[in-house]
Amino acid sequence: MEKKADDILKERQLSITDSRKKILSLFLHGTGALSHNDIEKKVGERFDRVTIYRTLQIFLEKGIVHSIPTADNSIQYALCRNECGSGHHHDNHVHFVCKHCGNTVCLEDVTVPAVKLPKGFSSSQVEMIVSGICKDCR
Amino acid sequence: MEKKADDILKERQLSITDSRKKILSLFLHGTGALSHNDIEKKVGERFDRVTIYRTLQIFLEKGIVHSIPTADNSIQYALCRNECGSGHHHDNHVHFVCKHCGNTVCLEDVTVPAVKLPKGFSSSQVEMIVSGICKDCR
DNA sequence: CAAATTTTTGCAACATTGTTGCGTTTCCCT
DNA sequence: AGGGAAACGCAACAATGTTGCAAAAATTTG
Repeated sequence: MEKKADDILKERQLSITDSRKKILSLFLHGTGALSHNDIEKKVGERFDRVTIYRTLQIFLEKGIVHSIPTADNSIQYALCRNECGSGHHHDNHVHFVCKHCGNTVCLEDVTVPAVKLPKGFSSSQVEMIVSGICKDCR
Repeated sequence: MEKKADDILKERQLSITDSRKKILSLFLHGTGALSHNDIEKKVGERFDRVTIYRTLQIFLEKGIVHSIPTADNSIQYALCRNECGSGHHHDNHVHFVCKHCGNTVCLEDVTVPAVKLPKGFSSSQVEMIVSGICKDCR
């Protein structure tokens, strides 16, 4: 798995640094999405807050992670699947936020249903966030 | 319209104060959603920042407005339609964020399509945010 | 492999956003 | 109009996010 983080970074033409490896491995090992705050709590003593911001920023740009807006104003980040290229995200899957455990997960197999917009509107991206109780909290 | 603001406040059993009337009338007159920042810019000299936070908070609780999470970490607030009762929102319509003008609007006539979740997940709320170009920016 | 160059990091300082406590003002009810 | 409750404004603080710059690390080049 350690090697995998390196590969991903190399693939996206990013310098391989400790912070990037560490943060990326958090995503690779964990199941759900992480907020800046989550990451800071897990690696906060090791890396500067600013570094985490910049790392997430560049991961976003390079298509390594995508962001998920949530109601409580905390942006969540989650790994992209392989289809995501630099700057072009194709994460048209549904996101799920559990009201019990607070975790946010990507439902990779659930695609966002089509929606018909009124005349004059054109869509370039659709985000769907379902909240409720996840399977682990039942 | 001024009277309407008073009526809504009375209906929800809120004291009628200048700040609440003013903020509510912003929503009644405007078309789209407003963020805290938008409101602060429009009435900021008149009312304290804290008052705006508290007013939005109580409008949310009383079902006068609902909140719309957006990708740039700025919560938008928009008027609920009448069906929304205190604490119980029924705003199952699609939200649209225009990438050109930045406005967020409620597409009241577009209901969020149903989505089938994996086993074990149960949903209590679904949020759908479409971004693209709105009809005024075409 | 070591030097040169580029990139990234950490620090400091600052800006913005959101929260809390408390005394004063305003609103509501009779 | 007066008494009690609710809301406001202020101040202070906490959390979150941004920017510039020198030091450190990574990558490239000879």
